[in-house]
Amino acid sequence: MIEDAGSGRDPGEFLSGDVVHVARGLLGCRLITSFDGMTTEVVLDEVEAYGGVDDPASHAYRGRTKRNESMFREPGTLYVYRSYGVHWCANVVTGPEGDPSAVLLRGGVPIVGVEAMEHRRGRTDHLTDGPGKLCSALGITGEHDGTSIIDGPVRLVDGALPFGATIDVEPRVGITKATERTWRFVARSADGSSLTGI
DNA sequence: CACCTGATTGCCT
DNA sequence: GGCAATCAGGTGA
Repeated sequence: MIEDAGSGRDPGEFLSGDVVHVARGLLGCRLITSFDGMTTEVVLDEVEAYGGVDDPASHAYRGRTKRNESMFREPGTLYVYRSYGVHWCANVVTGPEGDPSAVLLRGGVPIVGVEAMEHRRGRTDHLTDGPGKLCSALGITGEHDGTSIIDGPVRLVDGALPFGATIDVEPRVGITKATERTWRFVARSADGSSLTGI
């Protein structure tokens, strides 16, 4: 499956609307953190869409709770939760406000602050290829839950996949409900070329 | 209040 | 490929 990711969009604009559409658009965008004296940045290459009350696999399916509170906020809000009691996972809320939907950020390609990521991860391989690893490498934790990805400590910057890149569409992983929904999107470069365009 | 399960990862065999 | 780690939300008594 081949399609463009678009670019030059207004954050408030491309983060709103159908969560599946937003999820696709997030591929190629850059996720940046700058704190603790370290700046780290990745190009997103794997995401999953999660709906609200109509999506059994979504945290928002059973209504508003203390944990999923930020999922009910405005588009562009960061929703961070603890997974398996051990890891942190980050989502970008796509709203609209009061109508929860979010995109789980599952993986990226490191482009800035690789040394910092290696330090935080305690290893030099598999730095950001998984939702928990991505948060670990970028230093994202529960304290960032509810912050804005437009002007908060964790920022999303619009970007596009390089020409010729493809988007694989697959079922979401690690869930047991609504597994038939192919709401997982993975960006792949044309032929071994860089996904970052760098 | 006790029990179960999970949008995962990393280490062990 | 198997499995432990580790804890909060959700469920049911």
